[in-house]
Amino acid sequence: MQNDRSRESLLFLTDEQLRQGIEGMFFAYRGFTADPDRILDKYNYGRAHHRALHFINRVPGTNVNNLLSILGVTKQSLNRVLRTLIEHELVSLKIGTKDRRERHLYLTESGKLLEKQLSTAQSHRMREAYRQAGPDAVAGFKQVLEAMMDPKLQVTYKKLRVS
Amino acid sequence: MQNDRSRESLLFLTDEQLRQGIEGMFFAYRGFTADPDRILDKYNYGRAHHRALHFINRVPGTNVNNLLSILGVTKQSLNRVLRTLIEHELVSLKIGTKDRRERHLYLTESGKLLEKQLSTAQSHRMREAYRQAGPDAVAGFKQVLEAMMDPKLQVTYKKLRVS
DNA sequence: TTGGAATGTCAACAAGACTGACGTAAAATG
DNA sequence: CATTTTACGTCAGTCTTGTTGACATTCCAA
Repeated sequence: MQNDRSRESLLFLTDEQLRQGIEGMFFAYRGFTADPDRILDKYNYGRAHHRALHFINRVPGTNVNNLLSILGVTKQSLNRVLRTLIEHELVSLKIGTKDRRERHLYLTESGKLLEKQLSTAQSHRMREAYRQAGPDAVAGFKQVLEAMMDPKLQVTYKKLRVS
Repeated sequence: MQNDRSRESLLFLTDEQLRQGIEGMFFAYRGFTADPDRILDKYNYGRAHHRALHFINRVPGTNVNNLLSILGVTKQSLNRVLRTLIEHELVSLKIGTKDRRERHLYLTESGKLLEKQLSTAQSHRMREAYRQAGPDAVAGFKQVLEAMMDPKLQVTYKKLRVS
């Protein structure tokens, strides 16, 4: 006779379970982006600007190529976003000292302010979700997320963790 | 002196933990959509088509308004997508018998085929991630996802579960 | 019968992704 | 020293997916 444990092991990979995971990701991602989106709207920025601000804040002094590999877009696409952020003085450029072809990116004071505003809004929802679910659920959440990434992005993700 | 448990409780809401969650969602969502995207590309469809196919399959006979509330886009946006799917005979319309203004949506046989192809690809990655992380992690994953949704979408999500 | 709801359609537009081509500057290499 | 490669920028054009606004049709319900 089966115990609860083995029954769970057999059931947790059913199509229904997988479908719930898929729909969960879809609906949760909407929630995940909703709060920053509202703030971005006010300044006429989009998610692309948010992502750039986030990772420039995360890796100050990164060059454009490194940022491209994190974001997974083309340089033309990123360039459009960076240009407006630099024009609006949220991001500043420093030409590399060792390799002067490289542009190193930094947030200005106002860039840091907006980034803080966005990450605070996003973290607030994340914190509430974490609090509701509890530490064990959060550990599981992260495990599944990490396992779902492309191997290359998994490496990128882990590098950010230790840097 | 603190034990591991209480230290964990204090640590799991740190800024660093929240940031990891944010970046995890970002990178995982890329993985989540990568496989279906490759298939969609071959047929010149996009994610919007995938989402429509997914939820029409999930709720056969749904009307347009219901689909709109699930997808969270405007009817004009959905209409464009539906038009191409109907033209290509992946989706069929049935005018409502009770209320003839309503159009009920169904997948045709070829629609079901494409949907199956897409969901198989997406489920495959999800299954692997679930398998790697294990049942407890999966339970936590779902708890956090659900807590991250907007309340209205949480209701929508749960309705899909029982329907 | 009139009002409102559900749907469709047309037009215009914007963000954000893409490709391709070309230019410039500078490092690296032969 | 000359050439190639790298890093970056820019211009032009396209696509998908989202938006608003305006208007027509159909038909249920008060």
